Amino acid sequence: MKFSTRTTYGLRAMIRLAKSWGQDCVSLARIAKEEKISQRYLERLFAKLKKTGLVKAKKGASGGYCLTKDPRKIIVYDIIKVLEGRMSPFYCLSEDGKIFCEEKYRCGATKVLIKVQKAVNSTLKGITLDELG
Amino acid sequence: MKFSTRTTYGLRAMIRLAKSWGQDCVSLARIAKEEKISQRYLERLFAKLKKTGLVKAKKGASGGYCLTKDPRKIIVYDIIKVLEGRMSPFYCLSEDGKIFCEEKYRCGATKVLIKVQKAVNSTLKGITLDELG
DNA sequence: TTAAATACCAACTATTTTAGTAGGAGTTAT
DNA sequence: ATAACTCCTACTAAAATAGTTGGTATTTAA
Repeated sequence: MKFSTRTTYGLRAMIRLAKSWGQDCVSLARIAKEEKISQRYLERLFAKLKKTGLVKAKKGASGGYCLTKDPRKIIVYDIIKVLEGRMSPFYCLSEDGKIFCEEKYRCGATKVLIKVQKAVNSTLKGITLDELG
Repeated sequence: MKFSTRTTYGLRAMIRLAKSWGQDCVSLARIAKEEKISQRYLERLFAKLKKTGLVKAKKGASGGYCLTKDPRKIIVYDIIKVLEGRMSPFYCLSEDGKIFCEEKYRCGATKVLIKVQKAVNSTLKGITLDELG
C-alpha cells in the first residue's frame, strides 16, 4: 500500500507554488530544477492540476503556474485525489465508501477497507497546503 | 492508493480459518472453492502467512491450514503487513515512520505521508480477526 | 520583430508490480 | 497404494508506474 511518486512530486510542486502565493507565477523549469524532478513529467502532472482548477497557467516567457486560491484554503485531499487518480483502497469501494462487490455479505475484508479509507480521507481532508511549507 | 488483491484474498481466507477456529484444519482447495480464489495463488500467500507464524499447516490427506491462536487475539495489521509486504505509504518512510530521504528538511510531502501512515496503522491495529466474521 | 522562454499536446518506451500459472516433490490419512 | 494435501521454484501475462520524445502554440523581452 503506497502512494505513487506522482503524489509526492505533485505535492512538492504545489508546496513550492504556495511559497510564492501572491507573487509571480513560477515556471516548471524552475520547480523541476529546485526540486530535482523531471520537467517533462511535471508538465503532465500540472495538466491535471490545471484541469481541476487547482492551479492556473500563464503562457510565454516569464510565465508559469500559480495557485488559484490561498494555500490556507487548499485541502491536501483535493490535490492528492487529482494526482493519485483514485482514493479508494480497493476496487470494490468507490471514493465515497460505497460497496460495489456482489459478495459483500460474506466479505469481511471490505469492513477493513472501509475503515482504512475513512481514516485516510479524514486525515487528508484535515490538512491544508499552507501547513506543509 | 490501494491495497492489492493479495490483501483481500488473504484476509478472506484468514476470516474463513477463523470460522473454523478450534475445529479441524481447512484445506486450501476448500477455501479456494468457497471463496472463488485461485488455489495456486492462495498457496503462495499462505507460504508467507505460515512463515510469520500466523497459521500452521497440516500436511497430507485431510490436512490444511489453521490459525495458531484465537482470532480474537489476531491483529488485522499483522495479517495485512505480511500480505502487503510493505505498510509504508511511500519509499522514504519505513514502517515505523522513520524518514529515509535526504531532502527531508524541505519535503513537506513527508508530513502528509507520516500522518496517513499513522492513521492507517492505528486503524488496522485496532481491528482483530474475529470482528470480521 | 525576432528569439527565447514558456505552456501544452499526444504518442512512445522502459521498468516494476501485480496477479497469476505450471510442473513437480514431499507427506500423510485412509 | 493412492488420493488429498502442503510445499518449492520458476515462469508468464497484464497492468500500472515512471518516465521520455518530438513537436506546436503563445507570449514576453531584447
